Amino acid sequence: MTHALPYRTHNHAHCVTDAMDEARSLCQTAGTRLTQLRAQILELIWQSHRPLGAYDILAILNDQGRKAAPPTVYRTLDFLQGMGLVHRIASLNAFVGCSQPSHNHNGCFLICEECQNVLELSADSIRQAISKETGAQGFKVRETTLEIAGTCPACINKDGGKNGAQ
Amino acid sequence: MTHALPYRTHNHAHCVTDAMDEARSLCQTAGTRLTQLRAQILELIWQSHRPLGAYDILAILNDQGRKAAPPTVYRTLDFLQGMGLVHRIASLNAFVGCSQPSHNHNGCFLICEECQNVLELSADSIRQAISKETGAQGFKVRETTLEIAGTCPACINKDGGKNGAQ
DNA sequence: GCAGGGGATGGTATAGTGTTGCGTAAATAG
DNA sequence: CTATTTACGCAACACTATACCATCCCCTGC
Repeated sequence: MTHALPYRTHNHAHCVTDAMDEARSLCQTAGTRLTQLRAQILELIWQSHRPLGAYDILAILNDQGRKAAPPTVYRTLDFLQGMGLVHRIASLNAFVGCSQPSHNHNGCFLICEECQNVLELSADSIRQAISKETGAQGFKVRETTLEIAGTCPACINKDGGKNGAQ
Repeated sequence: MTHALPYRTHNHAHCVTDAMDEARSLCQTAGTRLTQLRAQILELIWQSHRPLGAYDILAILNDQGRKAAPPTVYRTLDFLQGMGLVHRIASLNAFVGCSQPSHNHNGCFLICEECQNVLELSADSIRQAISKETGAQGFKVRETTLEIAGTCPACINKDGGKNGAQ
C-alpha cells in the first residue's frame, strides 16, 4: 500500500490504526509484548506526523491520569525503537512513528520547519550513494542518521514564496 | 591540498596549525574577531579528530585557569559554527573542527564508534542523490544532517574482524 | 588622551534532555 | 502455586543548553 504524505490532508485515523495494527502484528511475531503503556505511547506519537519530545509524551501521559516519570517514557521509547516502530530524530531530540516498521530502517527524514511535519523516505538512491562513498573509504556502516530540514511543498505554496523566493 | 585521514597516523600538528591559519584568515576576511578565547577553544577542538562535548571544553578551559561557565562555551561555539570553523554532531551532542571551512558546508560525517575519530567527507554524489530525492518531493532543503556511525578501516584491521565479521 | 558605543566575556540561575539504580508488580513458565 | 522473567513506578542524578544581566574591552571619532 502507499502511504499518505503527512503534509497533505489525509484521513489520519488510518495512519494510526494501520500503525497500531502493524505494531501488534510485529510484536506478536517477535514474541514481545505490546503492553498497554507501550500501545498508549505509540498511539500518542502517531497522533500526528510531528515528532514528539520525550517530555511532551510524559506530560500527556500524566494528563491522562497515568503516573509516569522520565524513565518510564524512555524505556518505552527504547522498546519501540528496538522494534523499529518509532524513530528518534537526533536533530530535534524527538520521536516520530515509523511509517514502514517492517522494512525501511535507517530512513531519511524530511523535516518541515514551518509545519513540523516529518516525512520518512526510503531513498534507495541516497542509500546507494552513501554505501558507495563509505565503501570507498573502507568504512563499515552500522547506522546512518539522515535528517533534512527545510520547507515542505505544502508550506512553500501556503507562503506564496515567502521562503520559496530565495 | 589533501587532508590527512583522521584514523591514519599523521602529523597532527599540521592539522592544528592549518586550521588555525585558515581560521585567522577567514575571520580577517569576514571582519570578525578570532579572540583569544575563540582561538583557544578552536584549538582545543582540534587537539584531536574526536568530537568534544561542550562540557568537556568547559572542563579543560577551567583546568587551564580560565574561569568559564556554560554560556561562555556555547557562545563561542555558536560563533565558530557561524564561521563554519566547527561542526556540531547532532547524534553525539559534540563538536568537531571543520576540515575545509572555506567550502564543504553541510558535510557528511563518518563516526568511528571504536576510536571515536570523525572523518568529514564532501560527498558530492550523496549530495546529488539527496537533492534529486528532495526535488522529487518538492521539498526545499535548508540544511542536511548526515552522520554515519560505524567502524573505520583502521579499527576494522585492528580488531582482526571482531566486528568486521558480521 | 578620552568619552561613547558595540561586541565579547563573566556569572547566576534555570530549562530541557536523558540515565542509574532499586524496589515492586504483573505476566509467563515450570 | 512457586519461581523466573519482564515490565513498571519512583527518587535521584547527570548531561546538554539557554535566558538574562553585569562587566569588560576594544575600536572609533573627537
